[in-house]
Amino acid sequence: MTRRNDGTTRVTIADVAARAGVSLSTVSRALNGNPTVDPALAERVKDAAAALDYTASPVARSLVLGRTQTVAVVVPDLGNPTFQEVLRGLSRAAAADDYHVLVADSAESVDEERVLAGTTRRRTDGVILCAPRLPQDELDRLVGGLRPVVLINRTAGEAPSVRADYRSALTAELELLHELGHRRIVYLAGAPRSVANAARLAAIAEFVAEHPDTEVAEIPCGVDFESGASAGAAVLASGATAALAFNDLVAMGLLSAVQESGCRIPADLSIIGFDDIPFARYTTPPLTTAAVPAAELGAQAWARMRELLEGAEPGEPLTLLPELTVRGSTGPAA
Amino acid sequence: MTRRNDGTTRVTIADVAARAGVSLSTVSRALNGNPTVDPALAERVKDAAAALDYTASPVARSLVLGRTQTVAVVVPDLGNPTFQEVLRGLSRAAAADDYHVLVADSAESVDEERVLAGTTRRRTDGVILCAPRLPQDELDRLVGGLRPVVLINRTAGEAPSVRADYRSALTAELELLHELGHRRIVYLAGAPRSVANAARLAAIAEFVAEHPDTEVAEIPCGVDFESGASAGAAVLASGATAALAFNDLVAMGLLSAVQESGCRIPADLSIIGFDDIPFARYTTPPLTTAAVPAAELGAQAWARMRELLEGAEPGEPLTLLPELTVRGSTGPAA
DNA sequence: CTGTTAGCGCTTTCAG
DNA sequence: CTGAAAGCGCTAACAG
Repeated sequence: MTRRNDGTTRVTIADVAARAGVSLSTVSRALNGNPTVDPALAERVKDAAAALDYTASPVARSLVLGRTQTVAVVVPDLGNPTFQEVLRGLSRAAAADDYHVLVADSAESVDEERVLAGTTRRRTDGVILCAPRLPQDELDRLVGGLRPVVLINRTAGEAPSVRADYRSALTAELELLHELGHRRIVYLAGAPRSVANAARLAAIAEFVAEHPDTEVAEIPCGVDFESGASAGAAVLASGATAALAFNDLVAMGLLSAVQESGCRIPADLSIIGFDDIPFARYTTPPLTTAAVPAAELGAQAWARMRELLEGAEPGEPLTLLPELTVRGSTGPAA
Repeated sequence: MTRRNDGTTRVTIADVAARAGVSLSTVSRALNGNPTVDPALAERVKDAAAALDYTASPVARSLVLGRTQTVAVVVPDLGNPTFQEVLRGLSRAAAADDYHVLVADSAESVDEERVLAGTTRRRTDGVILCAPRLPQDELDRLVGGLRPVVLINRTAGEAPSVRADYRSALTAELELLHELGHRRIVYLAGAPRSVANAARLAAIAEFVAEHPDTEVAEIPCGVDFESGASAGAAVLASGATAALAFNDLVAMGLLSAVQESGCRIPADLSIIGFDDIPFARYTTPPLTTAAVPAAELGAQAWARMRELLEGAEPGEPLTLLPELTVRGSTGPAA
């Protein structure tokens, strides 16, 4: 074992070389499976390494090889079920390819999204960016300096992106409500400046244009339980027969709040969510929603990143269509 | 910009030195705030660095400094709300101290727990280990080679640990049920060999010994929704007036299943969970549970790790007491 | 106060 | 097929 000046003692490639009676380069070659080394010698080296419980320092390798075998994932909120699923799918897919994942939570802050993307990129081989708040022009600028980068639910420049088609999915939800006879609908809006909210508003605008008999009123809300619960009174006062929530969290908050006021779901009010988070099927009644394949989104994001890492051309943006999942929280209009 | 043989072009400390007309060491010193450098010179260096948009390579620094400014977190399942919260609390706490977090999901596998702990440790400065499945003797052995390491919900050797007192919390839950008049209770058990399940069984055994009038039957179950839902029939058939679920997921699955069978909660059956995951308060009726401060657990785990990193002595194991949170899913026995 | 030099631990030409 | 030597980008003695 090599003793170092700080007193620490660590097994290095030199120790293996000494024990096997070969040079450093031979150890390196043998351990990396380089076929130019004599099989018998290679065996001897591997034995020595095993005996010393040696593994090459990832940091030293990273420096010389120029790659860290690690990718960064920047998400807006680790507390949000959707990003948790994305992270989970991504993490498992990357692990299957022997890559590690550095996570960073930007705490819903635009500044953090920008800064973290840069700082995490420097210590990894690429960054998978989930930055819903960052203005488009900033994103465009940022992406250039970050390559390789994969975007989730956004597009910018040449960067590969994987996204869920929020707009089409929302249209499907609106059509479901319309078929059920709902003509007065309220939409509980998310963060005003977010891309996700814009997509939903676009779908609504289009739908209303095509269905003049239907009115969709917007209620400013938020993205979490509390926001949904707080909007309960406004929803009941609106006289609408159906409420379309920005996401499942909002829908569940609303569900909980209006039921406490004696409102029956779906008899008095239909509620529809978005995302199909794991809990959506366990509410009472179970929540109708659009199933965003978040884990799959994460896995696909990794697949894209791996392509980039292997030097492939950035593929076409991948779009997954959330699947309308009808459960008990929606029914015919009163 | 330094051109390298692979065609890449990257700004190095040499470029900054050249532009500022000083040596590499001066750049290093100036940029690291070393006070032995002339203020005017330091300014010049910083300007040069800014002009070139230079930041020192974290990998190179890691190699020479012997620290990566990164810690690893190994969790059994990124899909489990409790670990998600732990990760979130940890991630934010570490970020506040300018540390990065490498996550690894062991996919509930003992082998993975063991392997990941080692591989992630090598590329970080320490590991925070959440390994509920690993047998104690293996954990003891592992921890020695991993230092610095912080354990979550386990103890081993000298390693600092932060844990929730599952046992006391479960006792509190049992007492609540007893006060409500419940004498026939079923316990939906978690993974048989897990530490968490053992703690609950210990609390139950103790409680039963002290309350001979009360019977607590164990039903093998699991740790997720589906398990809880599947156990519904068995719970109803047991004739118990209250069900104690291994965790909130199980409780929610059960809640959902028995309600579909027409069972009224809490009139016909009281249900009590464990963890107080974010959704627990939004079920119908809201779930009585013990609030495990998971995010706080994560933050405290980081605090311990930071102490170790700063060379402090490992402190006493920290134990947080989950708080009994009474909501609508419990009521007087029928 | 600043520059020169020697590594951190490893991989990879380049010679033999 | 193997070894010596250079160097990844940076910091930290060690001299001046």
